[in-house]
Amino acid sequence: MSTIEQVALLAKVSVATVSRVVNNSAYVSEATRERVEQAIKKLNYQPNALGKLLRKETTSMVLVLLHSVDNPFFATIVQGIEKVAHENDYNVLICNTYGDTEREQHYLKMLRNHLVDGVVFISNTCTSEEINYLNATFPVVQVVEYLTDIDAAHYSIDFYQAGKDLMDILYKNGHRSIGFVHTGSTEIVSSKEKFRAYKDFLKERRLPVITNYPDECLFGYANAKKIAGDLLDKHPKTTAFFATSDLLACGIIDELNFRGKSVPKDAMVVGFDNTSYAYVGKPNITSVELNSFQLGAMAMEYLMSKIKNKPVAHNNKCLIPYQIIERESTKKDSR
Amino acid sequence: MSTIEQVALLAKVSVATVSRVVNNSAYVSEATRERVEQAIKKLNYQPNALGKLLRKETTSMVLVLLHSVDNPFFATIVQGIEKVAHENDYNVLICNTYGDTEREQHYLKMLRNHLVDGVVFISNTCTSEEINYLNATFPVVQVVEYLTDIDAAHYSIDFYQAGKDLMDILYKNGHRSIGFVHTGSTEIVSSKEKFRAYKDFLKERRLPVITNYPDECLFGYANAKKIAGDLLDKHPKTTAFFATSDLLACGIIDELNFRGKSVPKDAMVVGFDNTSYAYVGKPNITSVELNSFQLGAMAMEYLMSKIKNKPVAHNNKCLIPYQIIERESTKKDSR
DNA sequence: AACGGGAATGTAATCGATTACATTCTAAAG
DNA sequence: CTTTAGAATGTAATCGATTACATTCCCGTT
Repeated sequence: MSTIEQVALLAKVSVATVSRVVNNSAYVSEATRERVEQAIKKLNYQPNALGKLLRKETTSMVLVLLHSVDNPFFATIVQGIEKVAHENDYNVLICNTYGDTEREQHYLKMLRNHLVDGVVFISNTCTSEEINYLNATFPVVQVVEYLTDIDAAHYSIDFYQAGKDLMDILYKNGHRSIGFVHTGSTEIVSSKEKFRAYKDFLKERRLPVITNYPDECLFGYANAKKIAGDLLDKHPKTTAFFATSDLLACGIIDELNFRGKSVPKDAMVVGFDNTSYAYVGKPNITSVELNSFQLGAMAMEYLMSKIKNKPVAHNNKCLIPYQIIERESTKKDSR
Repeated sequence: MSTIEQVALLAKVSVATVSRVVNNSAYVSEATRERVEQAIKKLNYQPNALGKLLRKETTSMVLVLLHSVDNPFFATIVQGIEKVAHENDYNVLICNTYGDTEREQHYLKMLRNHLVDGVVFISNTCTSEEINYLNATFPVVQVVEYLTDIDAAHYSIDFYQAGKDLMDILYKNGHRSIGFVHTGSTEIVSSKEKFRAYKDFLKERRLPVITNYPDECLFGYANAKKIAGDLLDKHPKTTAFFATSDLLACGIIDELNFRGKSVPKDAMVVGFDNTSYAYVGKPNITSVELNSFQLGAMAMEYLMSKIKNKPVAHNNKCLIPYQIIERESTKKDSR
């Protein structure tokens, strides 16, 4: 690769002039500009960003850290982030952490080493201390999942209330034996709050808790199926399930069908996140729309303010409204 | 943020010594090391990666460019890429291009500007010229989607043969009116090859072509539903559908059910990519497993060889075996 | 005592850009 | 014919690290 010096040499000008041509930053005569551009083309010169970034203090890049892109739910959040980022001429780099602290630290090094201007945590694995500490030095924001009792900003929804709303739907449809199925980390706020809502709702009505939570930390569809099976073995009268995601709800429905039970006639199921699984699954699944595009956009707006040292437009600990989307899986008269 | 110089000043040593302590690269007495480490802690010093990278010629980072992370199919490829990358202490940055050339160019700048050591294209929008040109200067590889007749390496499967295999399943089940449903770009090789297989298969048997391809470029489930409806309106006798992805297959089944037709009894449907949609959809969908984890891993192995200037282990234009996964959507005796 | 070698540390060049400041040149104004 | 403003270009410092090379110091050998 050629450098600015080689271009300068070929064009018989100083490096300063080449820089001026490249950045269009000051007076350059037409003739010289021509000559420099020729040289650039001839040498196929591409400015080394590192040299530039070392002088400038910003990189026009932000990092998005999430568990894994295999969850389409994250894609919508990312789109919201990207919308605002692109409006500000920022690039978005997405990294999978797989809930692995070490891996996350690896990527956070990019922040600490000034390779990116800020970080959006969609699901973080750091300690409160760590994130407080990062937040004190760098632009940082949490979206959807967040740690409470820390200084860092977050944008999310009231998972507790949404959980209660879902329980209410099942309850009003006459269900009294309601299972709770969860796979994945129990450390995250969404999971904790959903479970708390589930337990509180049952406690208020003196109904039994039927769940695997928080004993196991497994992932995905097949495990949801298995867990639903286990719960049904232990509590055969269970007629409704609260799944913490739409994909899990699909797994539960599969297991119910396998046991000759039809949804919603014999049992009802609710999911969460309103992903494509909610309408791909048959029957369609009642779910919660988080408005994740908006959440991503708001979080990025906050981050941009932080990066540009401008006052922040909205409250930096913000829970926005959600919507319950009722579908076939909780409709009495359906089918 | 503090710099190496400030640390040196506080520890009363030269910057060279600080660098030696940080990198553990040469003799440093215990006492000095202690002092420097104290200073580092006190100032909360974090080395600026830019300074370092400017000297070194590598960044230990690669870029993965894909259409959008909303397709869970890509997640598996990325996992394969990450496995090999992490083995080599490389970080993986994922970027959405949304099929937008301008956006892609934005990210490719990172390659040209030496901010990353290489690029994996999962779906590229550049011209053959452009990619040839990049390939001549930088480590570059294509996986799953690729441009033919260029120098750049690719790792994929034989979409044409897989398409014929799927058609064969539908044909052997007695279907003679087979529709082809596609949404998204018709420019990509997978889409072209699947369609070519479809047409050739029908031509060989003098059967009618029933498709929207390549008139419309729409995306996703809802459009698949609509297109299936249109095709059924025009060709009511259509009894089988070749969908270019599992999600589309789900949409088609939805439309068929809506019209009172049951799958596989009244009509059969096949999908592609063997994503979670294939088993979340009811009935489960016959699909093609690309072994995308392996494809990702192989592509990354190639890229690492290129980056490290080592001989490449396997052929750099490689189509690996795929598997047809037959499920309920093409089983005659099912249900 | 003189010497040699390795440990410990420092000095300064270097990576590839940007940019403040200096300098030269040109043309219009007085 | 000077003066002068501003256009055009160059010189060199700078960003924050790494590292080749130089230097100093200490200790064991001869």
